[in-house]
Parts: sequence; C-alpha cells; structure tokens
Amino acid sequence: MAPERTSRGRGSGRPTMNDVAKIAKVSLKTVSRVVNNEENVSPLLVAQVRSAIEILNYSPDIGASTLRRSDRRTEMIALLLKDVGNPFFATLHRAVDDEARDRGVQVITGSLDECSKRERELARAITMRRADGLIMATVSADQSYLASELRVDTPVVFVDRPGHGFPGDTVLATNVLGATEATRHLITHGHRRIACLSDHVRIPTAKLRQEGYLAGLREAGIEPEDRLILSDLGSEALAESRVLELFHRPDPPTALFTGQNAVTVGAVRALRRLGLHRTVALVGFDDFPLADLLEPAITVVAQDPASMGRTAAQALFRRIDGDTTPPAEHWIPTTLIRRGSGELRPDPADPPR
Amino acid sequence: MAPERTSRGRGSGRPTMNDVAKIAKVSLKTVSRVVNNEENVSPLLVAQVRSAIEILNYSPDIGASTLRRSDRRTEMIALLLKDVGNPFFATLHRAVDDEARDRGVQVITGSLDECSKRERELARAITMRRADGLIMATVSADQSYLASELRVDTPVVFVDRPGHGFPGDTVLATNVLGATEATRHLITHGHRRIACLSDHVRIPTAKLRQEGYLAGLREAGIEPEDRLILSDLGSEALAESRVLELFHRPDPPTALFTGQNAVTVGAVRALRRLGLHRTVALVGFDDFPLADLLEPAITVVAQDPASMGRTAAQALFRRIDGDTTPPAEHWIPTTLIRRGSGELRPDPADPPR
DNA sequence: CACTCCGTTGACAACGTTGTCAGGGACGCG
DNA sequence: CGCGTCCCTGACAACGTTGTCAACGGAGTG
Repeated sequence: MAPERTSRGRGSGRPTMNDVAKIAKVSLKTVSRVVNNEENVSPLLVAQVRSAIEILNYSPDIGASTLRRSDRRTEMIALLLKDVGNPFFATLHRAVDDEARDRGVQVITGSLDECSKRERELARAITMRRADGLIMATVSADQSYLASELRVDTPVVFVDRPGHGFPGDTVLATNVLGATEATRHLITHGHRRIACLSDHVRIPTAKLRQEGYLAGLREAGIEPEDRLILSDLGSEALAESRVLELFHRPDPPTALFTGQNAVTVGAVRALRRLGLHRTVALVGFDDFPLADLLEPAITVVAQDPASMGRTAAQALFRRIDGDTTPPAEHWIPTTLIRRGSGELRPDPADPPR
Repeated sequence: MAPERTSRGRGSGRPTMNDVAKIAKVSLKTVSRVVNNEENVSPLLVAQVRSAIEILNYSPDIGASTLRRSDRRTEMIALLLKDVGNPFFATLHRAVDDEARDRGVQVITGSLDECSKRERELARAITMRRADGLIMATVSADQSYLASELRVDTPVVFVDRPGHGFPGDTVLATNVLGATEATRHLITHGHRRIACLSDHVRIPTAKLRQEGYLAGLREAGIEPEDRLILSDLGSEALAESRVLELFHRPDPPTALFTGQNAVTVGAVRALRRLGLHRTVALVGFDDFPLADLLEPAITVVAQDPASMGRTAAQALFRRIDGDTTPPAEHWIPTTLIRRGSGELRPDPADPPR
C-alpha cells in the first residue's frame, strides 16, 4: 500500500497545515499559531501539533505565508554585482551572506558584467520576487527606473559604486584618497614620471582613482602628461599590451599606478617581459591573493571588500527594520600595504627631464 | 492630492491584477491571460491591458503566481557551497548563475564552511522556500535527511563532493586520476621521496587525492612512508608550519604534492622561508590566479570549476524538466599544467636511500 | 434554418497561509 | 450571584494569482 496523503488527489505535494490540523485534531489556525510560536496556546495542543508535524514531515510554505502576512516580508534580499566570480565581489558577497544568515534571510545574486541591460532585467526579476531589499554595484548611469520598479518602501543600498536618481545608502571605498596616497607614495620615493593605468573611465571607481592620481601629482606640483594616462584597459591582456607599447616609446615612466586588479596583473606581466619588474616601481589599487609572493612583492592600496559587504548589509537591514533617516554615505578606508614594488627608486642615471 | 490606489486602504502596496483590470475595463482573468502571453485574447483587449499595466507600473507577484500554478515552480534554485568567497566556488557559482539566467531562474546561495549543522539549516530554509532544485557541495557524511525535507520531486545535483543516502546526479573532478598524474609526473622527474599534503581527510576530495597519490607511488613500486603523508592541514598557516617542521627532520622529501589550494600556497611560503623553492619540486592540485607569475611558477593539476558549475546546472535543469533516467555521474577532467616547480629534479648528490 | 463548433470572455474557486473576530470557559471582584 | 476580564480556540475571509468551467456570439455545416 502506498502511503496516502490526506489532502486531495495531487499525491506528490507536500503536507499542508490542514493535514497537520487533521492529524493533531485541532484547527488549522492553531497549527499556524504553533508554527509561529505564538503565545497563549495550551501546552497539550502544542505537543499534539508538534507531533503531527513530525509525523508528516511538515514544513511551512514561506511563499504562501508571505502572501498573507501583513508585513509582506519575503525574507530575501538581492545582491547585484559585476561578477560573483570576481574575487573582490565574491568576498563582498560572502560578507553579505554572513549578515543575512544571522537573520534567516536568503540572498539572491546576479552578475551584471558592466551591462546595463542586465541591470534592468535583474532589477525587474527582483521586483517580481518582491525582495525585501537590494544591494547593488551599479552599472548604468541612472537608477531612476527603480522608482517605478520597486515597491515604494523597498530599500536600496549602493555598494562600490554610487547610484543616481534613486535614494539609497552608499558604501564606497575611499577611491580618491587611496589613489592619491598611492601616487604620493611613489613621488616620495623619487618618481616624477608616473603613469596611470585605468579601466574604462565610465566606471565610477576607475574615474575616481584617476582623479586621485591627478590630485597626487598636483600636490607635488607635477604637471600631468596625457601620454602617461592610459584608460579603457578592460582586461589583463589589454593592459599588458598597452604597457608594452608605453615602454617602447621615448621617455617612459619610472613608476606605474594601476587602478584595478586585472590592470595591475597585466602590468606585472608586461614589466616581466621587458625585464623591468625590478626597475620600474608599481603600486596597484585593490589587493589580490599572492601579491606578497611575487618578486618583487606588489605594493597595493588595499580595499576591504568584507567590510564593504558587511556595512552594506547592515545598512540595508536597518532600513528594512524601518530606519527612515536620510540616506547615508559610508566610506570604507583603504590601506597602503608596502611590499616592495612601490618602494623601488628611479634610476639616478635617468634624467628627470 | 495624493495619488490614490484603487484597491483598499494599504496605500503603499503595489498594484494588483485587479487594479489593472479595473483600469483596462476587463476581467481579472483577461489580465492574467495577457500577462502570461496566452493565445486567444483579442488584440484590442491586449492593448488596453498593456496600457493599463504601463499606467500603473504593474508587475506580477511571482510568489502568488507560484502558489496558484499547478506546476508550483518557484523559478529559483539553491546553490550550497563551502564558501561563496572562495575562488574555486565563486567561479563555479558564476557558471551556475549564467545557466540559470538563460532560463530566467534565480539562484539562492549559501556558504556551509565545512559545518554540517549549517548544511541542515540551509537545506531546511531551501525547503521552506520550495526551490525547484538544489546544487550542493556536501559537508556532512549523509544526506538522507533530504528525503524528508525536500518535496519528493525536487532534484538534487551534488557537485565537487558526492552525496550519500539521497539520489542525485554527481559532478566531480577526476580527483584520483589527477593526483596520480601529478605524482607520476614527479616520479618521472626523478623523485622517490614525495610528500603528500592534504586537507582534512574526512573531506572526500582530500581523501581521493591522497588515494591518487598512493596509486601513483604504487605504479612506480615506491613504498609509501607515513611520515611523508600529512593531512588535516585546514589552513594556509597550518600547512606552512607543518612543511617547515617536515624539513627540519632527517631525510626530508625532494618533492611535494599538495592536495588543495591553501595547502599549496602554505607550502610555497614554507619553501621560500627555507630557501628551498628552487630545489624542492612541487605540484599542487587546483589552479590559482598568478600561479604562473611566481618564481618558479607553480605546476598544478588544474580543475575546471566553470565547467563543473555549468555541467551541474545543466543536469539540474534537465531533471527539473522531467528527466527521470537514473542518476548520472559526470566526470570533469583535470589538466596537468607544467610551469616549472613540478619539473625541478632532485639533487643528484642526495642519496636515494 | 437549426445545429455544432470554436474563439473569446468572465465568474468563481482554489493555492497555503495569517489577520480578525467571536465564542466558550475559567477566574476575580463587587 | 452577576458581571467583566482574560485565556484559549476555531470559523471565516483574504493575500494575488491561475485552473476550470460556463456563457456568449459568430462562423461553418447539413
């Protein structure tokens, strides 16, 4: 004899509160009360219900619960990032995950890949799922579309990159300060011809780090040179080839500031191929694993993605819990880590021009 | 005048199909038909409904839809891994994400951290959310609890680590073969005293790679020595200190096989500190970024986490679509990448014992 | 012309749960 | 003893959507 379900035909479904109520010989509502640990249920009935739940392997349907509850919480938040596989964002994701777990909230993720169409699509999917909140690293220039997409009271936190046209807390690294510090560090070590290598400047972080670099030069009274400012280096391979070119021209730089991980690694490869890795100084923005094991080890301005994720999640949950103070900006400090590559001094024989 | 919602009091909720129906002057059901792109709706009404949807910024509630639909699909799958921040799993996650996106399915993630309590807790959370399927890298020794947790027809795919006590497809790297190949490679380069450094052997992958190492020795008629087989190296720091110890004892190995990323890096650090990194050969299991930039560059048996994620997701979706063939095992091949550290030969002065 | 058939539409119930409310019984107080 | 109060319980409606079914009207057929 196959075991029969107490509810109608559809044999394969999971048991419902109704099934539990029948077994426990109480009303549906009493089961609901027990499941939600409400007070004022007699211990006897609680025991009966618990046992019936055990027998049937009942598990509540959180979707149905959300639908009926007055607060409409789904206990899900969404996290939209450039790429969940990228180490920086993966670490940030992990921190968000930890905060969410403590509250029994699930995290839905999505990778945007610098594609604003995906940003819209995923925002739409999130809307249809009625997530309780959204943490995102923006890709498109304008997020005002969120106003019509999201439930009016759905909080949004922008992380790593600011949002525009929609209110929300922001969690950003001190991009400008960090880049200035890196540049100043190179200048302190005697460099004057410092190249700045960036990702696409339409990416806010890339732009800000370039600005920080310019500010660093300005401080020291060094005139920036266009030929030393390279941008749109979207990949490691591209960074590598552009750096090679740079050193095949006259008057090459004596130091490099690289605005992003992939660019840093590309530059390291190029310097190796040129045999200049112990000659040309290098400071990268954003730390990466094994940077300390290279020779020379790479000096970086480290970000703190875990702290960024944690801060963003905490801010989001505060909003979900009803905080209605004006949007706040959280700045997560960067740290210069001296490892060797940034402390190389220019060749004294090399004329300062 | 504040804009009024057509539905009852709760001003802040999103518009419903009912609101759309009123504006479009059609029945609720017709709106449903238009939203679901059903056939046999007159173009005139379709246009009216579309326009009403536009006006109200209506977006369907997928939760309510799931509840009522006969297939009960949530269009969500869950992905439970050791750690979403770990590069191997982050890459795997990204591949799953891509497959899911193509189907409009959202991915819920969770990090287990080798903690079987979390595995149970997260499996329970997934159950309450009625995910359509589950991809997991197991932590606990037995998954038979899934039988009572999950809806009977919820497919499960085990990735990176096998499941026990619950049926499901498996996607595994060729751990044994890869480790044997690594060991054979070292033997071919003249090594006889090869140490094997592993993570906790209760982790299936660690155990299998150790077995592969032993098989490699056996092939060559080399007797394994217990003192050269270290396990339970759970972290980079621990691996480093145990390797240091190993070389402070008599008759140290001339080559190392490391069964996991963190162990490999820990071993590299130890060899550096001992000044032996150009002397002692090393092959690691699992590739990692910048392995090619170290000196010497690190020879590895590379896994293919993206392929593992893709394969797992494809298998899961096949099951979700109704494939009921017996559980399959998918083996994702590993690749030996020669970079230098694995091709170092033992010192000829070093007696073979 | 009567009949069937099909495309189109809407009324209604139902999915699994929680909010609301009312009823019954025990208890305390005047 | 009458009355109000509090604890406990269950009946019922409702959340936003889809499945089912019946009804309407126009076209096609005998």
